[in-house]
Amino acid sequence: MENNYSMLFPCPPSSSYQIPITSGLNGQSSNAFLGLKANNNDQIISVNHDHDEDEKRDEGSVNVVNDQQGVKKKGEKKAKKPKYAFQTRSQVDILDDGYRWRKYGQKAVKNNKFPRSYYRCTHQGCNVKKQVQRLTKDEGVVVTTYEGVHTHPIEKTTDNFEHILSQMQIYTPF
DNA sequence: CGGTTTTGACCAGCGC
DNA sequence: GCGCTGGTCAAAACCG
Repeated sequence: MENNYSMLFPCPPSSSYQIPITSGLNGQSSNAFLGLKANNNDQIISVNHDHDEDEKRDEGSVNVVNDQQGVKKKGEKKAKKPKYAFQTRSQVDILDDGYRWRKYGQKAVKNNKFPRSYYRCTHQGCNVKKQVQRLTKDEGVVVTTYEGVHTHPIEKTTDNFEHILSQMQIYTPF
């Protein structure tokens, strides 16, 4: 039970997504990170595994003048991609998970005074998207929804990741 | 200067 | 069909 966090970020099993949180978190052991889950600060609120094949949206090029974007397979019924949503109690809504994200949109959702941000993984061929949203009821809770699976290994060191983790521990009341 | 964010417009799905 | 809502585009602004 070293890295239960890997289940939160869908990734190919071959990429051996391991977050070696050894130390650095103010001298605490690696179990300090797992305390986040144990304290029920992070929880997967909805995971819908759609058996439908998530077709590649062919968004490799950025200058694509897509005439029809949502209409791709008329015979199919709206092929939904698997989404992995979980919420985190944190003051920072940019939870850096090691991948590089580019923001491509922001919309205000109803029943929520906080806008929702849309991010896309900046990697050629990797169409992973995520959206972060903050609850209007409890602004300390950030809901992050991942969509898709990364087809490439992690791009950054875990230094920054640990940094964010330490921030999360600072702001968590536990 | 190149990559990223911002922000309004555009589009599709859905309910009425 | 119309309006609302959510998701994306894309051009300009921003930033290192």
